[in-house]
Amino acid sequence: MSEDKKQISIAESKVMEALWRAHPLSAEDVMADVAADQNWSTGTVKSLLNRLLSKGAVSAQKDGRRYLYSPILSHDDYMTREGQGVLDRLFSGRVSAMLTHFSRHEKLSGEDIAALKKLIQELDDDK
Amino acid sequence: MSEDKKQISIAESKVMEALWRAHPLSAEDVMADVAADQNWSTGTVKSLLNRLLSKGAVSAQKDGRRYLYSPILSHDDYMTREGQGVLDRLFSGRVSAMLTHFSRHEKLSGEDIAALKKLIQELDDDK
DNA sequence: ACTATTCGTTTACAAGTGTAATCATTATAC
DNA sequence: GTATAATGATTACACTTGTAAACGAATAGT
Repeated sequence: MSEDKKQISIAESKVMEALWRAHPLSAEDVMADVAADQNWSTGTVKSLLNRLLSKGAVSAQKDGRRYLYSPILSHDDYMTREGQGVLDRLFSGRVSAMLTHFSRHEKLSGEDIAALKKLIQELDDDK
Repeated sequence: MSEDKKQISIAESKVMEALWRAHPLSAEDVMADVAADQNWSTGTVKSLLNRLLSKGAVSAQKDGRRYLYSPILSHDDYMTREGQGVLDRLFSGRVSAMLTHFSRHEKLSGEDIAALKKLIQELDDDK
């Protein structure tokens, strides 16, 4: 697999989100999906799609007059890349530091805590 | 306190790191601190410090011929701002999703797991 | 006092980003 | 078949970022 290390910008990531939710999508589909959050014109979405194409993050297949786009970069890979960077930059790469931070700022929901417990359970079981 | 929402870039954050570790620091001190990771010229550090000044993230006090810089934006505030953004962008704001991700990718160290357990302990006690 | 050194300030410049407007092409509706 | 609508491609443009060089003022050594 080709290691495209090209950076995905924030605006671009919004488009990726749409494509991760469902694909393939036409530019118009992406517009529709994204419209709730971003007040973009169609031109903007097209530009972003083209930049993502050059970056090798999405593929396009012709469908008559238009194109249908699909993600090449997976959501998981994206999370790994970005997440690692942020973790390193903000918390010296330590998940515990990050977690402590969020906990201290009351950003942990009931769901989070439940997930936490389940996770520990699994880790203990695995061992 | 004035809510400066100005974005801190990655390069700028390296300078902030130095100032969080110790302050006040002269530009040269920052250079020294940062030299291990970044191969920057003095001009670069000066530029970054000035941008941070305009963004209101650091303060400068005159010390004879030169300036000594101190952080205004706290490390904790920075982590909160950036961390929240990333959390939202990458994991729909859900700490559990982030945690699951890192766990699945074996990014959890022994230290992380210990911290996790301790955290749950505390949360249970608090309730 | 004159000069070399040390800082800070100003200016630079290419690449990347956010956000489109405009142009070109093609299909569609009379 | 010609005007119109839909779609993609090209171009634009200001702002940010990374990375400095150049310029200028102050200071310190001689």
